[in-house]
Amino acid sequence: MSSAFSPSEDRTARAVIRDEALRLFAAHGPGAVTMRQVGAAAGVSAALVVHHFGSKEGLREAVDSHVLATFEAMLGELAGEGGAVSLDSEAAGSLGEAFLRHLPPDSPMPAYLRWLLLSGGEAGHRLFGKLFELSRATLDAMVAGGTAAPGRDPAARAVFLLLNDLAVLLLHDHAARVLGFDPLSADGMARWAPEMLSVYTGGLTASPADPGPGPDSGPGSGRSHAEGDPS
Amino acid sequence: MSSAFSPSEDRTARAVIRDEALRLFAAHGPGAVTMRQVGAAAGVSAALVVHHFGSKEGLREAVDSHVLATFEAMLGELAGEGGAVSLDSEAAGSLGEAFLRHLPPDSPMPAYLRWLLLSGGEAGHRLFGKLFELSRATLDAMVAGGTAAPGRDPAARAVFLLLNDLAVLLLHDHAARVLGFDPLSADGMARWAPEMLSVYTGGLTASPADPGPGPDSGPGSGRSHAEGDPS
DNA sequence: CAACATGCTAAACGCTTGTTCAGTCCACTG
DNA sequence: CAGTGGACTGAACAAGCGTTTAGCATGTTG
Repeated sequence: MSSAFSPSEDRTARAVIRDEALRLFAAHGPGAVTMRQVGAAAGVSAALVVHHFGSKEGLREAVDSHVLATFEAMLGELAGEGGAVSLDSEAAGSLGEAFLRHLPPDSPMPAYLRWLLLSGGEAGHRLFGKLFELSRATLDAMVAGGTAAPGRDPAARAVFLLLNDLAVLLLHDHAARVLGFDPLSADGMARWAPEMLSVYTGGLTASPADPGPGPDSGPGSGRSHAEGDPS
Repeated sequence: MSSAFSPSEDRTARAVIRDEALRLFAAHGPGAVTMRQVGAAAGVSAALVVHHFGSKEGLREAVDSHVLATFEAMLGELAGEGGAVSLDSEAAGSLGEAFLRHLPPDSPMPAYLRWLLLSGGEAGHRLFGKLFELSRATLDAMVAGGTAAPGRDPAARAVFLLLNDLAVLLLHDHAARVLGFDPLSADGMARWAPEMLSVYTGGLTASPADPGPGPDSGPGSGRSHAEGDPS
């Protein structure tokens, strides 16, 4: 079955409620959304929401596990698609770029990440753990490929890269406001990624003209783009 | 002349209420805190909270402007104390380190930053704007001092550095969970800062032993105090 | 056919919320 | 001393919350 995404039109009312709840939760935060609002958005009564999910807490858990499942499936594809590892622009901007590729452009999932990560709940910790594993594996593969060195503390380095990725996700609207473009948008990333990449490859001191004194990324640096995959 | 900090014991009830509200808001989010909880925490009735601040929204605004004033004063000192600029470990870990130096260790201010930045309100935008100015000025000074190069897009580079700083603030508890130490604590930063610094000075490819393959960028890049060797 | 589970709703329940109100205390002022 | 005004409170208010309940269709099963 088509895994997490169900583009069919005759979804069960349960799924409609779950998706509308996700949309509202992502936009205003779970605490600020009422059961009646969820019901109204899904075109059903508030009582039916309770009937299907038991309680508001149950609805939250259902949304959480749905989002978690979607992300874990996506993370699995991410870890697998690059084989050894995607390097350069893919590895560096992995999260933002991955979202753009794997999710519809108006998906509420990235926005819901905020509440998942900042509410201090168990789901957030679990997701962060998964992301850390991915970041750790990516860094290891880059080390093996010669495109990066493990730091004194490889785990700390992996967390550092992960936090930087997540920061763009959490604060991209602030960044867009002062920059004039959104680093998470398709064209905004074209301006953002090179800047980020230049720091990662050569540090802050390297000049733009200088491509970086590093040991020149060996294997297949040319084919960074993953196109030709319509949907 | 300690400006924002008032260590006196006979603070007005209004200030007590404001501070307790800040504490609760930072811990649970403004939306999840009731007027009765604020009153109880301050040792007064809920009605008195309304009497002093008009409404819950008024209380929020009072807390916001108080936090904003504190941060702006702190940012002003920060921009001034380094003169031209603090470099190396200070500039890199500026926000986290600055909080440790300028605020009591159990201050709710850093935690409240989350809600300020993520609620999408005007106060959050204004604070981010101030932080951006500071980051921009710091980067400019580093460029002038030779410790950094402006990127292709200096504004984007400043935002990149700022977001990385803020990420530690927003997600340090997740980081602490997978790392075993909190990057925002005093001793945790001793392990975190060198890792961050090594990426900023030499990029991801530079090895710890290798001080950086950089073009030996002229003026005073050699002197770094703390992270010279094993700690 | 009767019995029953399922999907669903309108109405109501008890509770908490932010806010209001009437009134008490108490330090000042004339 | 009478009077005024600000700090402060307990009780009450309407509104909104999550949840419960009783009941209506509809389709499936014996």
